[in-house]
Amino acid sequence: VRRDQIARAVLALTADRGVGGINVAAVARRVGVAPSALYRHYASKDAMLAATIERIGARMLANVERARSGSPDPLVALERLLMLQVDLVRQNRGIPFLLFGDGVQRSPGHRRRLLRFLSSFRSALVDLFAEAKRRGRVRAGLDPAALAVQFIGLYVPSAILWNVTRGRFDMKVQAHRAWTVFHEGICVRARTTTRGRRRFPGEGDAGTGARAGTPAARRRLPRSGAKENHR
Amino acid sequence: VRRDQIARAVLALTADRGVGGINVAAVARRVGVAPSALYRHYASKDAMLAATIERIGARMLANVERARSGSPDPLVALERLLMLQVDLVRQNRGIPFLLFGDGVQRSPGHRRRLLRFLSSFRSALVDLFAEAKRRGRVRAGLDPAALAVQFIGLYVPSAILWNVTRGRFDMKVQAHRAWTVFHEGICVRARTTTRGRRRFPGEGDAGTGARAGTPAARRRLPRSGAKENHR
DNA sequence: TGTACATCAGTGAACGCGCGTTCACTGATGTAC
DNA sequence: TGTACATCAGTGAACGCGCGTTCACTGATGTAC
Repeated sequence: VRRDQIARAVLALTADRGVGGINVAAVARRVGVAPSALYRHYASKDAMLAATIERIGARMLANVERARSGSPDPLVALERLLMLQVDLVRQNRGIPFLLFGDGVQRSPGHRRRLLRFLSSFRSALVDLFAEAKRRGRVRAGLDPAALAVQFIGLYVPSAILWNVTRGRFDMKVQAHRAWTVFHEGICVRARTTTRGRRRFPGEGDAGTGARAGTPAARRRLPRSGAKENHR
Repeated sequence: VRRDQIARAVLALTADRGVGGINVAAVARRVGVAPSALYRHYASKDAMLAATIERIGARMLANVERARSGSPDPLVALERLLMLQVDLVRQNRGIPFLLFGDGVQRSPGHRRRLLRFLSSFRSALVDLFAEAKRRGRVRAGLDPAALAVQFIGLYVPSAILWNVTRGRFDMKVQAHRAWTVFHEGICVRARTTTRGRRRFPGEGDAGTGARAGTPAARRRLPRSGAKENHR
């Protein structure tokens, strides 16, 4: 009951002043009680922080579930999840600081907590990508674990920029565009003819210029369509 | 002279304990002087932090220059930059916390400083992507500004994970794989036949399932090769 | 070459503020009889 | 229905520690004459 209010106050304060700017007096003021009253609900300031982090983690995992139940297609679920995450961060600007800022670094308890959450979040993403791969929606050469980390990269920089600019940055549009590029990068394409590719003027005349073609060469094309979905 | 040592000490401390864990006593201990001696070189603790941030920013911009001078091909330069950034963060684990953690949030001076740096870094990226687009290395429908933000997303999550796991995460491999996918997502492909694309079992049977195909539909194919490079 | 002075990095003690935490106490709300 | 007691959220004063910062002072290294 009160715990909710405290967690929300912590989150709001983090958004305004960062993790370092959180003090019990300010939290108490936001909740509307005396500082000492908070100790009826939490043993220490650290416990309040821990609970807030735990709460955020739970909501992110809930996002995963919600996205997953929205569609059996893992890629659709992932796109949905991306948007849900963006919304979550938009509603609670303090989240990036709380999860990725320090404070996590200081106490080993927080670090363990965050690690536990991150690994379950990541494994959920890995599962989704692995399933997408099994269904032939993702190219065979790509590692689900690497894609999971990259997926997080689709919104984290937006969140940071959004924070630094104090809201003058459109996370939604950015996330949308990032997804489009990412999807294009991972999806199985029908047929690609290497014929017609040609070198460009700037390419190959400097030392490392020759490497320009390698990413394309590195591409591993799955055989035409895709593997069948087995379930 | 001493300023270098102090900045390095601040950075090292940030890596170990986060921004909140930095205190002048610890910095002084690392430098090898009494705490009060630091005030011969900086007016305040905040000034030490500011100088450290400025220093990191300068190194990142230097990375941009180095990558740019390495090859006239903007995409090659970007890949190079990605690896340089990864190296920089690997060498100074504190960077993510210092740039993206709080502390930036607290004093308006830090925020302005970071904003100024971020905007010049971003504009350098935007320039590179814009040039890549002009050269026809990047699909016409993509926004350079959005790609710039997304580019940052190629290594930021790795940096965070690398920090949380205390080094048990291979940033280099991750960055490499992320680049491959990203490159695949942005590059101009020779020719893509929509023929042969077929629906998959899980696709289209749920409510939002129909959206699965849209990202592919959103693709705007430039006419065959690319525009000529004009300079 | 020697003397007097300026400059400056560094020292250590001390100050003082902010802030997390404690503790005795209050007042309201159940609960037993 | 009324009385006695338990429970518990909340209060406000106070404590005490950590830490950033100051200041008078030292000692070494130039510099002028």
